[in-house]
Amino acid sequence: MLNYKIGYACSPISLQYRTSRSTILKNFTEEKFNECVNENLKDLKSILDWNIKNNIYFFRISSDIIPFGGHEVNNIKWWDTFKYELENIGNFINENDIRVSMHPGQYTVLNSTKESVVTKSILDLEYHCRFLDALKVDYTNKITLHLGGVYGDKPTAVKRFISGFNRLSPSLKKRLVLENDDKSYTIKDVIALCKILKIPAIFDNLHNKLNPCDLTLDEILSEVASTWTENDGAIKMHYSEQDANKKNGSHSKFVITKNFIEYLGQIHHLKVDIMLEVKDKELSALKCVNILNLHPSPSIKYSQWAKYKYSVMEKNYTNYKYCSKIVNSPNTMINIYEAIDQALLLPFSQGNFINTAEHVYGYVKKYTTMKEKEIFFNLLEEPLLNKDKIKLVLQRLCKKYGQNYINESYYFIY
DNA sequence: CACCGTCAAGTCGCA
DNA sequence: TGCGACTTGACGGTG
Repeated sequence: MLNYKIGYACSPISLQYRTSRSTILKNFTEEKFNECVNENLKDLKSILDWNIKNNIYFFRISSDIIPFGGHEVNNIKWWDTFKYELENIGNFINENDIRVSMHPGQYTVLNSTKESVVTKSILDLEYHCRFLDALKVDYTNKITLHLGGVYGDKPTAVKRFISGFNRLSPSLKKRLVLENDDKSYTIKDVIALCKILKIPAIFDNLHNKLNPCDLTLDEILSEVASTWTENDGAIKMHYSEQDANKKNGSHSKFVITKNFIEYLGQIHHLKVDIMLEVKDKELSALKCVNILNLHPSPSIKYSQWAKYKYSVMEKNYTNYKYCSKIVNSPNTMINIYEAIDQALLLPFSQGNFINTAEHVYGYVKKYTTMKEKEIFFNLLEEPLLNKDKIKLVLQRLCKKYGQNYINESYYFIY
């Protein structure tokens, strides 16, 4: 089971680190820019640090790490200014066998019919490449891109992509990988083009569900695998699930254990690194790492349950009691996560919400002022209407009065 | 300090 | 032809 590195994208939700400090274009100055980059890089290092302490060895670096990195207003040689910091981070990545990636957004379109768009897209792609090059990380560290638009004529659009690709630097050509998208280009389209360009294909399971092709999953997997060479490193895939309450394509809040295990069963014969695309970022990454760990230390069960317990209690007290029981019996981490998932997916329950809010309030009760108490209990009169506000108030109180057991739990996240 | 409009950017569907 | 949706967090101006 050590086949897999599990990763998440860009912005952890439970850590105070941010790598996307920026300005609006009209306020762009060298001084402000350097300040942002300096802080962003510091936080990137802190994130990677946290990741390896939690057995997470795969991470997508945000395109925002360098503000206006590929923009024409930016003529600052940041790779010189921050040479030391960048190499320091790169060393850390290399020494710890971390894999990183980057993923330019929907506005980077290499196959546009407009030359100005293509030019800007190349600048943006070269920026991403320059960043990874500046870290001095090898060519297993990739830049993921979608094919772009169709413009009513897919074959011609694909040909334009090839022309665009031929204009890229040698280093970028070695880093670029193509991913199927949810609307236009299926994994079959991507594989066909990847074979022509001799670059790897990234398979995204949710995009494939929304934008399917006539290949079976086994055919897809073997074709995708064939696009990855020794120099590219392990196959990379994107894993996400549909948020059942939102419209097609919306990523779920968290990885559902049962679904993830089913997915693992389908790809078990391949060596794959999995980039999770879910809202709860590093928390699901940690969850998947624990799911894959056949010999977890016993303390993991307790520490994970401690984080989730109030979120479970808030949904259903019976589920809470059940989880508490199985944590203390010879159940696996997977059994526990499945029980937690089941609870988290339940709808809002007024009685359970109030009980849990009062339970958590108990932690700060003896410190709160009269006014704080009044605000809390007033809001609690209308739980459904005020649920977000109530938790915000509790979060502030727990922070103010140093209730770290609650602060470090996921109660304010799920 | 809370709130909210706007943001650098491209395609596509629809009126 | 032009506009909203898509999707995203955060900047920065307002009250």
